[in-house]
Amino acid sequence: MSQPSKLTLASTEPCDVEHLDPNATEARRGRLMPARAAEALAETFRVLGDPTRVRIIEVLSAGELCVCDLASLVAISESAVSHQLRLLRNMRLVRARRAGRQVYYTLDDQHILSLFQQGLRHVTEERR
Amino acid sequence: MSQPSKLTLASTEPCDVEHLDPNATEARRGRLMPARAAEALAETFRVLGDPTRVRIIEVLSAGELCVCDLASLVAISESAVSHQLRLLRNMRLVRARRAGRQVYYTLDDQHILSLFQQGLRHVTEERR
DNA sequence: TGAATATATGAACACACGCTCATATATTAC
DNA sequence: GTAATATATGAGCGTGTGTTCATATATTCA
Repeated sequence: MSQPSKLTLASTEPCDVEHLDPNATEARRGRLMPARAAEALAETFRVLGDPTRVRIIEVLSAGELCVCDLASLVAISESAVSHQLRLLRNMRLVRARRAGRQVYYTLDDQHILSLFQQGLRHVTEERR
Repeated sequence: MSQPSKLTLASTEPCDVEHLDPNATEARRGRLMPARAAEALAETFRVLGDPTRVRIIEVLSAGELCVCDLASLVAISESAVSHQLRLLRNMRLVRARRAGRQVYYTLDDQHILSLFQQGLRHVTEERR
């Protein structure tokens, strides 16, 4: 334990195991999706990975709502909803429309909605 | 601002706005999915909402791999992969099979894989 | 103008999360 | 048994996140 001869960091070499097909892992390495794609994919799921945002998307899937009604339906403070709406706005998942004192929000990404619904199917139908 | 007459907490009442249809929000309230469903849905997405786990699921989608090769392909330490694999194991997304010194992991939830692929489609095809 | 209402936002806090490091367990070979 | 290898896991650390609270902005009404 004198010098750090063995890196703990991720090595780019596979282990010493005799693989059934020694080139299998190397073959897969070439087919990896770009790092940006993996990060974008993770970010997409991360936005959906919070109960409050799940609720917001759920209630908005039936049509636009003002912040106040959103807060009421999601059962959370208006400030908290507003913060989450800003996040969803920056992610281009919702769109805002001002009408007098109210601001109405709508879903701005139907593709996300289909992801949402498929996830919902997974959760409700499938109980192992 | 003397006494806290107005709760900052989420009220269960909608705002004072005259809605086009005053019963619209109340009607939606009755159609909300159960709280457990919303939480399970968010948790499902949360598991997918991390680049490392996205990578793990990606490489496992081509077939089983031992921890060492997983670490190599995902380009992360074996300890970090092992921690993530435990999480994925607890979530029933992957399954472990021991073979001598190695432990081979496989995807244990094809439904998650379809979610993964649909998300991937969203990220790669759709560039607004 | 000023008051009231609806929403937005910055700061702060508590908590969760992903990693590293050290160490433990399991299996094989000697 | 010991040594070596492969994986698992607990502790700790830095960072990110969702909320609350206070305050700011925007709009309407008198």
